[in-house]
Amino acid sequence: MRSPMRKPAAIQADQRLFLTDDKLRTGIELLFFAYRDFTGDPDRILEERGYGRAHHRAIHFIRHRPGITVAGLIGVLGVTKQSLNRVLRQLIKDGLVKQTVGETDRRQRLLHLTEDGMELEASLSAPQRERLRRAFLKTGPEAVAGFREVLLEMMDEGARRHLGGRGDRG
Amino acid sequence: MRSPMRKPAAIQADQRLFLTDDKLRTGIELLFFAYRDFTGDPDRILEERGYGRAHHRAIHFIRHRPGITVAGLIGVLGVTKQSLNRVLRQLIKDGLVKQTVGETDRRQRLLHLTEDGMELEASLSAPQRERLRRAFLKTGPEAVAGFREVLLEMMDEGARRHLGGRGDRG
DNA sequence: TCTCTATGTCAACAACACTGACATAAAACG
DNA sequence: CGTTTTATGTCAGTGTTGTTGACATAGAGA
Repeated sequence: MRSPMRKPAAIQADQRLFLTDDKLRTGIELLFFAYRDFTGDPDRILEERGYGRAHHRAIHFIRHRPGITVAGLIGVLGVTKQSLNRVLRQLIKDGLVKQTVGETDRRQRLLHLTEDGMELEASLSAPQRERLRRAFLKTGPEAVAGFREVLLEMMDEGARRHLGGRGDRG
Repeated sequence: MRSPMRKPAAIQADQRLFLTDDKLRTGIELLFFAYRDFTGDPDRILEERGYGRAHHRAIHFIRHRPGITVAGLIGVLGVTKQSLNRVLRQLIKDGLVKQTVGETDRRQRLLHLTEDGMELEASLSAPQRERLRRAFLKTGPEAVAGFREVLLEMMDEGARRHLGGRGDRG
């Protein structure tokens, strides 16, 4: 907390007060609580249908990357094929996800949501979007820009690619 | 997305472009990837000692709220006592956490980290603080302020209390 | 044809959450 | 003082989600 080196007053004011150990620790807890509550909303809906968070994640990414391959989805989610397969099998059996054979490579299974799948996805993301919308509205565009910048900087190089250039600027 | 009401150009520019469906969806994914990578760092350290993320969370909150009761920790973590107990038992057995009898209420078990516990906590939080520090430094104080504001707004009322007024402002 | 790739599946296991039931010690109440 | 409630601990059972390892099949590519 004490300045380790003497600096001009003007710089001392900026003295990186946003980088103190306390600020960093609070950042850790902010992320924990916000993420916990953020995922809590859809969890309640999923529970009614006997699904878990893994189902939600698969549904989300199939919704927003229609035609993604199984390998692609494994990459985005960062799980093994066995782990994804268990979830995917259920979703296909329940008629929420459908597969089509790849056009250029017929080994590939391209994933899409059925109408029922789209419906569930919408009901899952609705409370999350609403939560975000409220927070964004309350804090304003500048805060939102900062929020996005920091989160983007926090992730690993590879993860940034999964966002496909959408929304990281502007 | 079309303006529901006609407004002067200057206001239309601010026309809540930060609230489009696409921006909200990207927000969801930003949180997913950032949180995933953020928790990935300590996960590797925990694995070596046969611990999981639950151990990390317990250690974190005992470190920063020394003397917290078991019930208090259950409240902060949002888990059941059975779930916490399994983790806590291990940490006590391994000499990372110690309990003292409550002074005013001798039923209570006040939790503290031992020196070994402090050491592990430091090694777990180091990569997370470093990741945050880098992101904060790169994006600057204003972005960080926005990041904090939005996360704080995102959480449930109850969770905000757990931050105990530390760091939500300034 | 031979090999590699994309996918699917089985089995076993671990972490971590849950519910329900029950036990003990201490506080709080009447 | 006796009864009830609270704080904690523990056992047993269950479910979701992740892992590794092994093996199968179909199709792409050399």
